[in-house]
Amino acid sequence: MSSENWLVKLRSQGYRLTDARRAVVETMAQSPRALTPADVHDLAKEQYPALGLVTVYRTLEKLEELHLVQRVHQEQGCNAYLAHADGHQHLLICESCKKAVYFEGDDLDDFFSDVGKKHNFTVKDHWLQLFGICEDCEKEK
Amino acid sequence: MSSENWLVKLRSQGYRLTDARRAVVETMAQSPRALTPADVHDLAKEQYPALGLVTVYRTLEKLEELHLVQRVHQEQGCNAYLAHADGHQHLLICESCKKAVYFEGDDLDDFFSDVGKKHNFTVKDHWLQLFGICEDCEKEK
DNA sequence: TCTATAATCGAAAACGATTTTCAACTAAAC
DNA sequence: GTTTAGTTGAAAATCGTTTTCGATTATAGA
Ligand SMILES: [Mn+2]
Ligand SMILES: [Mn+2]
Ligand SMILES: [Zn+2]
Ligand SMILES: [Zn+2]
Repeated sequence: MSSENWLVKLRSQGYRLTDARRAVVETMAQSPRALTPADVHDLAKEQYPALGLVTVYRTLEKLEELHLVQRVHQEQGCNAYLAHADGHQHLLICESCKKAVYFEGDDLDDFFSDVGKKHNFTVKDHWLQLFGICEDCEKEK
Repeated sequence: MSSENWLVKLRSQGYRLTDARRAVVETMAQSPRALTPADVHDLAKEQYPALGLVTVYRTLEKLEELHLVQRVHQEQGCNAYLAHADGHQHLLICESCKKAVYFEGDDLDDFFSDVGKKHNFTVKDHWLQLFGICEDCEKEK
């Protein structure tokens, strides 16, 4: 669990450590799936019942700035947050339980760059995300 | 310009052809970049000044149902619409002028499927988008 | 061409997610 | 301890989108 490191990083940026923040940080750091602000609020309130939804928004904003979480786009919505991977990685998401796993895709950069050339673009960045069914969810059928 | 075909398709689904709809359809059919509902409203009003924003929302909804347009996700927002490509294609978007170009990526399916296997996922779908700078915008510097 | 009718329209109200304001509270530096 | 700037949650404001509604109109059928 990396939530200790997250708190250290927040602290090192001059942010104070409060119970409200700790609850949000620990919720995000341990979640296997992307969470909306409302999700975070519901989950983190179990640890700190007085938590306000506003504080969830404010904390997620800081965590995103520090690259500790990233926004995840999905068919159902684009306002969910997930613990960030180290470096540049892509997501594989279970359409059933929403569990998210990171993978590398360095092998693709040449292909992307070729596509760019073909259309007279200089490719600077890309978004890649895979959707499927994880082993656990497959079994449940 | 495919806007005639779009109107035929709308008509064939039982929808009526109105000036308001024609303005939205023609705006979308000819745009080289993804447009937000507000963008569409601004542009289409030049052709039909009485156009209401509500009608833009309602028409985009129908066009999406008919797969004539698709929603495009970008850093700045996820509520922009673009003329749909034939079949399954991916987008290459200019970060400067927002011009969007489609490309195929059939070559990638094996890679995606392998990534899935490695993590015990059955991959069902994927989402890929490239960002860069187009030739025209490159020149302007 | 005329009529009947259900689809469509835009204005205004409602809605829901997010952001801002604000006065009370508190973590942390000294 | 005391001080103070950062943080809090409640409430109000904002903003994009959807719903409601009465007026208008495209279109099928006479
Ligand atoms: Mn990559
Ligand atoms: Mn593909
Ligand atoms: Zn799963
Ligand atoms: Zn999105």
